[in-house]
Amino acid sequence: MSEPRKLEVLRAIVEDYVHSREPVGSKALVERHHLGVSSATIRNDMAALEDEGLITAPHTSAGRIPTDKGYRLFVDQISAVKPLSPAERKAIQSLLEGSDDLDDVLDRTVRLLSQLTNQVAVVQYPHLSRATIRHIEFVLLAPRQVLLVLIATTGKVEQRVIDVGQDLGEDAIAALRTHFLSSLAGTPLSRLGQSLPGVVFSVAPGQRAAAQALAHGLETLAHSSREDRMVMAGTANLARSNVDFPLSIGPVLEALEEQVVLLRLLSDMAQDPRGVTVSIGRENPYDGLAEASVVATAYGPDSTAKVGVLGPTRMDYPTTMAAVRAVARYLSRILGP
Amino acid sequence: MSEPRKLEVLRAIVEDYVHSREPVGSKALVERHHLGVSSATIRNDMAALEDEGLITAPHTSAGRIPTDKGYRLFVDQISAVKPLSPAERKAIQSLLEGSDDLDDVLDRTVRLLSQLTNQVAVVQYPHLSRATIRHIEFVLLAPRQVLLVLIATTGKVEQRVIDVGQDLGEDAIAALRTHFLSSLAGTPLSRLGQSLPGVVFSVAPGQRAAAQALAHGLETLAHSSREDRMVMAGTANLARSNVDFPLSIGPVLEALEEQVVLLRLLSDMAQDPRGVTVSIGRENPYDGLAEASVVATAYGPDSTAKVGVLGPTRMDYPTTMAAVRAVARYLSRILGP
DNA sequence: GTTAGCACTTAGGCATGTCGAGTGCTAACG
DNA sequence: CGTTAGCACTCGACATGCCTAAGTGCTAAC
Repeated sequence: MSEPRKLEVLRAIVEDYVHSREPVGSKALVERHHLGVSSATIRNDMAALEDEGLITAPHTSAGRIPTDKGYRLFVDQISAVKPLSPAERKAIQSLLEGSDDLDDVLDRTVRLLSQLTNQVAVVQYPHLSRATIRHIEFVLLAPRQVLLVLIATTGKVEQRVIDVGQDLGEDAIAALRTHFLSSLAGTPLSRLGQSLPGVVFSVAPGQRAAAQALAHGLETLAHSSREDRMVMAGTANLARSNVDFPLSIGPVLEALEEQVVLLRLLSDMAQDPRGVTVSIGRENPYDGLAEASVVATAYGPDSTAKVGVLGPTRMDYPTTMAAVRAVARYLSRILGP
Repeated sequence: MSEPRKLEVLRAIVEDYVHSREPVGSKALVERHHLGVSSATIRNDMAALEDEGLITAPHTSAGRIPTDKGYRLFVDQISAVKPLSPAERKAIQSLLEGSDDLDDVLDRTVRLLSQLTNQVAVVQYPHLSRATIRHIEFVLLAPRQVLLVLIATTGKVEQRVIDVGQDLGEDAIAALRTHFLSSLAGTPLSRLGQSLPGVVFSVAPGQRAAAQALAHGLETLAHSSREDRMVMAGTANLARSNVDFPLSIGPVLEALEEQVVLLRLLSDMAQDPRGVTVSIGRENPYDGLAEASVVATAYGPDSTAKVGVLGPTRMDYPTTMAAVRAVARYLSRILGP
């Protein structure tokens, strides 16, 4: 029994099953792929693969389907990178032209990715760390309520309402605004934390508490910012292939709504800064995604934000990985260095 | 054959069917509801209702289910307003406390509504018309690209990137910013259109074109703003009751992703400024929603934005309508006059 | 190590039969 | 004239039994 052929058999099983959605038997295998041996030999190989836990049989007399472990081996060692079709490249290119708002770019990206892969696409908001402060605005909504607006040089705008803990008048707020702005304009967001204490200290004691609250709010804005937000598209693709989720797509939809789950999942994976990372079936920390796989990668200037695709375990990994990688590169390019 | 009893029979059919999801027959009807007549009489009534197109039989020997027309009559004439439970009122109340960002409020609202109704909830961003301009910021991203930020007194922040059509330096942009800001601060967004031409006219001819582009961008921000955006929650509820969408929830999910469809639908309905409007099954302009109903109403200072719920035709209309109305009132209250 | 052959297992399709729910109709009743 | 009881009829849902096709595992031969 030759080891290379066994891997070839696994590859053939994965490909056929992904294509047909049906358990694949030994006979069909020798017919579709020109392995130079008979079905009996393949049966022996399959028995070995099953012993290793790479494939499994749904019932006694059916073909085999890959297990999570089988997909894992396929993704890690067997699959070849599949180049994108010219049409797909063109679609990605043409998206570059209408570059508008960041929101807009992400929205288009995620729609594109979901169409390319026929699956659910997700993209996380990029971090701001390299940006510097362009403008700060305080807007008094109520005597103690202030709207904080932070504008960065990259074109990102963050906003938040905070309670300053003491009554402030319009004049006081305006003074604070001028003070903060003159002290902080040009500061990189990543250094904001170090600069803020000095700014607060130089405020008149009577407004020190308010300044402290404002500083805290600014820091929250700069750091956590929108990293914890994400955009999603293609949920309808889930339903189209509802054959893939035998029980129901309910748990999957729930996972998608609980964005926290997805965010954690994305953060945990894709630690390899270069490649595309895959999380298969029960490898996912969340039970609702036990029959789903996530293909993701990092993008952006400092490769911290994530973009990815979610679909059934039985997905076309090579194509999906190629699409995710291409879209991530494209995104990194238009977001600039 | 008495007319009032016929309506009573229809009401009973709707209620039972909504409750059990199964076609309801004449015998079960007389048992569950204490109508003072025999099942044979009910059969006669049901035959009449069927002739009028208010109910229909899935097959020869099954009970009847309401048609779209039947639901319509039920909603318009028969159903009584169902008060919310104390627990529900309390849930709505407790949401009022953590009022933060507008984004935050809408997000919470829509989650709450989807939980109250066990269906998909949707809320449109409110208009800004009564707000006045608090601050304007221009940020130079590239020689010709400018990020426009508009901050309104209500705490809303709008942003957009535009192409000014000519190269501008930092100084020029700063001058334009000061000019626009001093001319426009305090202007109601609704009057922005009238004020802008004067502002543009008083700009030096060399920068007139750029000023024109900026003015146009501002007007777009103020007017269209985010009215065309919406927040959604509870899509997982669709899958849970996938019995309700016999074919597949695919078309429904597609409709939800095509937010344009939903926005138009919401705009077309809910013209009655006081009540809750219902669009049932095939009354919906979009085919994918042929088996869905939408319950919506207007909210906000000028009652232009919409909030609503989408679910299967077979939904508990009285309860859903009560929840939508309550949430809309609550939303209007915290968004203030 | 590979192959052919064979007994064995099982899902799925199909025909059949039965049961129960529900209807429509007719005739009788107040 | 509206209401009721009774009855024949229809049809879906379900269970049963049977058969076939697909596929496996094993053994013995090459």
